[in-house]
Amino acid sequence: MTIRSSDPHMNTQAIKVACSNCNLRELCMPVDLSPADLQRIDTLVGSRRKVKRGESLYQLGAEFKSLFAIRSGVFKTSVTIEDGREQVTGFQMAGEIMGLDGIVSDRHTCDAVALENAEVCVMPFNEIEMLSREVSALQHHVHKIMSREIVREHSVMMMLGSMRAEERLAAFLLNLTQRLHARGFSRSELVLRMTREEIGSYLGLKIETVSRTFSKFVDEGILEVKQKNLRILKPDALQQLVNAPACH
Amino acid sequence: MTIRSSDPHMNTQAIKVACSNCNLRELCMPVDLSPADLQRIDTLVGSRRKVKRGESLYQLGAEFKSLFAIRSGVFKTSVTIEDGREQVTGFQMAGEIMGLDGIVSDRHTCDAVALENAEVCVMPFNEIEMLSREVSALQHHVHKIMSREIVREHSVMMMLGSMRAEERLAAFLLNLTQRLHARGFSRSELVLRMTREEIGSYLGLKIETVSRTFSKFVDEGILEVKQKNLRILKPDALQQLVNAPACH
DNA sequence: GCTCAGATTTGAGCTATGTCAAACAAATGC
DNA sequence: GCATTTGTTTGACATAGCTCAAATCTGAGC
Repeated sequence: MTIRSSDPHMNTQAIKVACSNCNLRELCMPVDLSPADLQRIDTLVGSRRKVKRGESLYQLGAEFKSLFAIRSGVFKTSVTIEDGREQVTGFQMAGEIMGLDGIVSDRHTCDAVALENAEVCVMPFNEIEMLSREVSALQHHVHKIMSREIVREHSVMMMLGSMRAEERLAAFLLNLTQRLHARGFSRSELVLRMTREEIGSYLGLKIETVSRTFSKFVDEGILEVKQKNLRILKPDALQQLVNAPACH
Repeated sequence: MTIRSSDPHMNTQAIKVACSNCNLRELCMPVDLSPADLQRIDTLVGSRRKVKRGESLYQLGAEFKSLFAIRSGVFKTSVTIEDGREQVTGFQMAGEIMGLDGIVSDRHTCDAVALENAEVCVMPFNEIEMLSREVSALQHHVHKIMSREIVREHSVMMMLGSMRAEERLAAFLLNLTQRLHARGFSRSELVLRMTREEIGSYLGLKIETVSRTFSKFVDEGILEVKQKNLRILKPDALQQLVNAPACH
């Protein structure tokens, strides 16, 4: 299926769009589909959209029409209050689904910004709903994706509410490497796509605390840090930090 | 439809169960249903279940089979880590839906405990999925409920990550009164069903800080506190605390 | 290569919140 | 009614993380 966007300014592309031959399929789509169902699901992705580093995929208040599956690139999502305080609610990478926040009110309730040049598959939500009335594997998949997001947010609450700075950063790094590893990257080396400030916002810490905690990990030989390039020397030490609390 | 539980030990009851004449319907079910669809939705609630104060509706690791709609009573949900630290992730009241965390892995990933004697409608999830393939209003409603939970959790993250103790408690009290008001209760008087410790866990604060912050609000004439009974004297002052940050 | 803006690190001191301890109050069981 | 347990408040003190400030580093543009 080849689709040409009617509006080139929308940053969509004429490309062969097909989940059936997408190497990220097992990340964002149900796995055991019949060939027939798989073909139907191919029709979900109407177009792709490129988002440049620093640009928004969607913003608070924008009309909600579609979910987005990340093809490439990393995003952050964040909510803001009147006085300008921003809370980063998550970092999303290839294969993950964005936009779920918009379903409840037909408007997006947070901002989604690309941290590097990125590309997403645009999946009109009314078509998702239509098709998932017929393909129960898709229906259940949508439910699972939303449930997974709820569960993920529980663990963020745990981090924010009950962990100390070191534990939060350790949990953050372990989560990142685990997700990167699932995408075929190294378990021990990674490149941060977000700034220290964004990490801090996500973890409920100030940038100076994030920086100091990185330095502490380096001093302890847990981490090598060169700018945004990290090498994890002692993953077990990080794991221990998350499991065991401070010695009281 | 009258249903008799096959197993009396499950704490279910023989009762006339019908959403169509439930006064909480507009809270937990889609609103503009045709009479025919409404009748089909009546079949979703297979039984009701009473949960005594302090008892669990479900626990971490338990098999996920059903969602629960709260008929009466207040629950807390919480997640725990190895060393025993508990993070309360929310307080749920009449008309709200519980159990969404279990969909992704067919196991519950948090604990749900009744804070007072409570009753829930048990809705087998496979029946929800089956019926929402046929009733698109139900389908969309399920999506909205999950999206709403995701958005709610965003605001908890904002509280935990970016607000100070007073702001968190103010936001918590405003949220409670708003939800209680939507259920026909006073906007200014409420009875807390949770302990100070549970409030603290939810807000990422220690019990002493919660207590002191209550005392501060009382000193400032914002609140009257008599045990778990609260009267909000200056709702605007609370609102201002949440909107405007400390002048730090 | 040089300049400039943005990002990061580090130090010094401060403060909001945590910790520990004790008194008190309310609920529960006998 | 009394004893016991559980929950709450308050005080004194400690500290993790914040604030402010300055130095340093990095990458983009020229």
